[in-house]
Amino acid sequence: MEKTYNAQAFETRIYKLWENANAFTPSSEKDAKPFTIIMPPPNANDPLHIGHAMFLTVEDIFIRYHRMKGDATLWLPGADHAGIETQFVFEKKLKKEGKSRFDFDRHTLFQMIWTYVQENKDIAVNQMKAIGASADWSRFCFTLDPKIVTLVLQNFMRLHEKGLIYRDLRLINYCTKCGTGYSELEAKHEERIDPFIYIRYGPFTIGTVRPETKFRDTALAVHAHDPRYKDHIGKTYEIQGLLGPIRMTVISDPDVDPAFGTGIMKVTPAHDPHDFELGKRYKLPITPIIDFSGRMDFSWYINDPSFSTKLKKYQERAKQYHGMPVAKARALIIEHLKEDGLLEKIDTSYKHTVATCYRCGNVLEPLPLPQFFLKVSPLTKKVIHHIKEKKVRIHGPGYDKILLHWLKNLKDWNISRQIVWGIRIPAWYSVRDNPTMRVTFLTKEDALISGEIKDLLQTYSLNEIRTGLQTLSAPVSASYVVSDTSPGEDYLQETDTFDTWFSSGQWPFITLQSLGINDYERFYPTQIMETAYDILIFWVMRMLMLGIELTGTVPFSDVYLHGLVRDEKGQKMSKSKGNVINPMDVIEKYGADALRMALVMSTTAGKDSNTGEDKIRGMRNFTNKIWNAARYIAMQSQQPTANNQLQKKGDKIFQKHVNAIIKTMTKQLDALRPGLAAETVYQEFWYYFCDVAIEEHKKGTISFPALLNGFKTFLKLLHPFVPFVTEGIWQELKDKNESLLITASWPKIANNT
RNA sequence: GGACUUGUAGCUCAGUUGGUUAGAGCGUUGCAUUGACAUUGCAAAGGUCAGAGGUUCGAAUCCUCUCAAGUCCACCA
Repeated sequence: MEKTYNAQAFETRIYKLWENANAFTPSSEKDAKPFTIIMPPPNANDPLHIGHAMFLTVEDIFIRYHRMKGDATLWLPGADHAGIETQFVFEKKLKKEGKSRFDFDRHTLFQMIWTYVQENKDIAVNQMKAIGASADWSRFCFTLDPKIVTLVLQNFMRLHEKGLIYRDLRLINYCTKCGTGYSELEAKHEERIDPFIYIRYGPFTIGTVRPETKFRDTALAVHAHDPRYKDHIGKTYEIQGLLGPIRMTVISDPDVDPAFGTGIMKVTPAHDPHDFELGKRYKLPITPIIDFSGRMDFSWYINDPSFSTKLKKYQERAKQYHGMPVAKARALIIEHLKEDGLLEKIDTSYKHTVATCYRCGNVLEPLPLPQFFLKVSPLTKKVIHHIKEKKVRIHGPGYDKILLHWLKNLKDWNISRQIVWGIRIPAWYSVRDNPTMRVTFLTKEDALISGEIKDLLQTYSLNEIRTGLQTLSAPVSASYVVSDTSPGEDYLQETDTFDTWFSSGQWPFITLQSLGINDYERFYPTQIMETAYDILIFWVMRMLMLGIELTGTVPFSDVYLHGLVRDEKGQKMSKSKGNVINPMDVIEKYGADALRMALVMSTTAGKDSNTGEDKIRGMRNFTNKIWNAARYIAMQSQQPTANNQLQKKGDKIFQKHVNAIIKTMTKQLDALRPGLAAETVYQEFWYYFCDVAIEEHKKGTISFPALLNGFKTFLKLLHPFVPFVTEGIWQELKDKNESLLITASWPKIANNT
C-alpha cells in the first residue's frame, strides 16, 4: 500500500466495481422494507455546481445507510427540462450566433433545444457519478420522456374533471423581455425610488407613478367617507387630457386609502392589480394600452373613426407614443403634461416596491392575458391537514411555519407559460366555435401572416396552420376541450406550455408510475425528500399539493432541507464574485470523499454552511488517516485471539466503546442528522480508534482480531460518508466470503459477554 | 408593515426530551521524525455560550425584554 491515499487512483475504478455488481438497484428480497428517495432532478442544461454536490452527498449518505441496513433501497435520479431557464439559456446561445427564437417555428425551436439539452444531460450524469452518487441510473427519468408527458397530460385532465382547472383573464406578472407570464412566486419585489407625479385632472389632482397608463383610465375612485370628495361620488366630469377631453365618473370603494396621495385615484384595470380588482367589482372595461413587448399601444385611438376629427396636436402625439417603450413614453408624457399645464408637481423621493423578473431583473408589467389556473384552496387544505396530522415532517428550523403560512395564503396557481420548451397544455379550441381566435406567426418571414382564423382557413389548409403555428390567442370567452389527443379536425391546440413546476410537482409519483405499476406500488409513497430550502415553496409545497390530490397520500414522510453552500466568508457563491467552488475541480485535487465530508460535517438542516478550501483539505487529511490506519492493520501478521487476561480485558473495553459508537450513529442517522453522524464518526475514528485503540494494540493490550474487527466496523460506519476510500480498503482487507462494502450490512451491536 | 431564523474560541461552525470540567475544523505557540500516517503525534494558549431579567436543585439549551445580523413575505394608486 502507498504511503498516502491517492483518490484519483481509486475513485473511477471503485465506482465501476459498484456499477458492475448492480449495487445501485434495490434488493428484490420480498421482506426487505422499501426505502426511497426521489432525487431532485437537476436542470438538464446545468453543469453541476456545489449545491448539487450538497444534495447528492446528503442523499447518498441516507441511501447508503439504508442499503446497508438491508432495506430495498431506491434512489431515483432524473433531470428536469426546466422550461423557462433552459429556453432562456438557449436563446442566449442563439443571440451569440446572431439569431433569435423568432427565426424558427415552434417545432424546429423545440427540436433544437432538445438536442442541446441531450448533450448536457450526459455530462451532468457523469459528474453525479464522480461525486459517488449510488443512484439507480437504469431508472433515470426526464420530465419530457414520452411516458412522463402522457402522465402529466392525464393528470391535468383529471384535475380538470374535478373542476380544479379554469381559464380566466387575469393580470399576470408578465416579463416583456422574457416574453412570458409568471406565477406569483416568481415575481421578485424590489424597492425603488421613482418620481411620483401629481396631475391636474379636471377638478381634481391625482398622484401616480405611471402617467403613461392614464389614457385608458376608466373611472376615478375615492373613499365614501372622505369629506373632500363625498359630494362628487356618482358624478361624471369632463377632464382635459393630453389627447383631448375624456369623461370620467367618480366611484367609491372602501379599499381607497384617503391618506395616500391626494385620496383620489384613477382606475386602470388593464395595468394594475388593485385597479383590476376594482374593475371587476364595478364592471369597468379592461382596456390595455401596453402590449406584450412592453411598448405603448395607441391603436385604439389611432384606429378610431373619430381620429381624423381630433386636433392635429393630439393626432401627432398619439402617433408619437404608439410603439414607444414604456419608460421612454413616460418621460415624454411628463414633458407634454408640463407643456399643457397639467403637471402640478413631482415628488422625486417616492419610495415603493415594484415586481421584477426573478431572472432578468426587468420590471414586470401587469398585463391582462387569458391563462389556465389551478384552484389551490381544496389542495392546500388537505396539505395543512396532513402536516397537522404529522403525516409529513419538515426538518429545518422554522420552515414548517413558513410552509403553513404560504398554504394558508396561496392564490390560484397560474400554470400557463408562453414558451415553447415544455409540455404543451392539452386544451383545444374549435376553429368553428371560436371564429375570433387569432394565430400569430412569429417567424420573420411569416410575421405578416396573422389574422382571424376564418381568413387563414381560406388561404391555407389546416395542416399548414398547425405546423407553423407559433402563438394562438383565444379570447377569454373561447370554449375549449381538454383532451390529450386532438378532438377533431377543426381544433387547434393551446400554444402555451405548463409551468415547469406543474410537472415537477408530480415528480415523486409520475416517475415511479412511468417505470411500471410494480415500482409505483412498491416504492410509493417515498420516505425522504431532500432539497435546498430555497425551493420549499416552489417545489416541495407543490409536490405535497399535487401528490395528496392525485394519489391520496403524502408523496414523502420527511422533508430534509439543507442549507445553501456559501464561501468561507459567508458570501453567496457567484461567478461574478469569482468565489465559486467547482465540485469537479475539488474532486480532482482532493477526491470526492474529502468534498463529501467537507459538505456534510457539522452542518444542520436548513442552515447555510460556509465551505472553503481549508475545510476540504482537512477532510482530505481525514481520508488519508483512514488509509494509514488500514496500512497499519495490513502490516500486522495474523495473530491468534486474545491469549491473556490483559488482552481479554482490553478487547472487552474496546468492543464496548465500538458498540456505543454504533448506537450513537444509528440514532443520529435515523433522526436525519447526517452532519452530527459525520462528526461522531470523524471524532471517534481519529481520536479513539487511531489515537487510543491502535496505540493500545501496539502496547499489546488489544488483540489483533479484535482490532481488525473494530476496524471493519469503522469502515462500515464511515462508508456512507466516504464511500471510495472505505471500499478501496475493504477490497484489500475483506475475507474470502465477503464481497462489497457498499452492500455489506450495517454494524449491529455485538454481544460481548 | 408582517413573519421566520441566527448571535458559542482569532475565523467557520456543532452542541434536540435542561444534568459533571462547553466541543470540532482551520489558525496560533512549544516539543517530537527509522517502524501506519508531517496530509502525523503530544502538549498549550484561547469562552462571564450577544446583554438583562425570569422559571428550576441545576440553563448555551425553556420563557420575557433589549441590542445586533440575515432571510422570506406584503397591491397601497
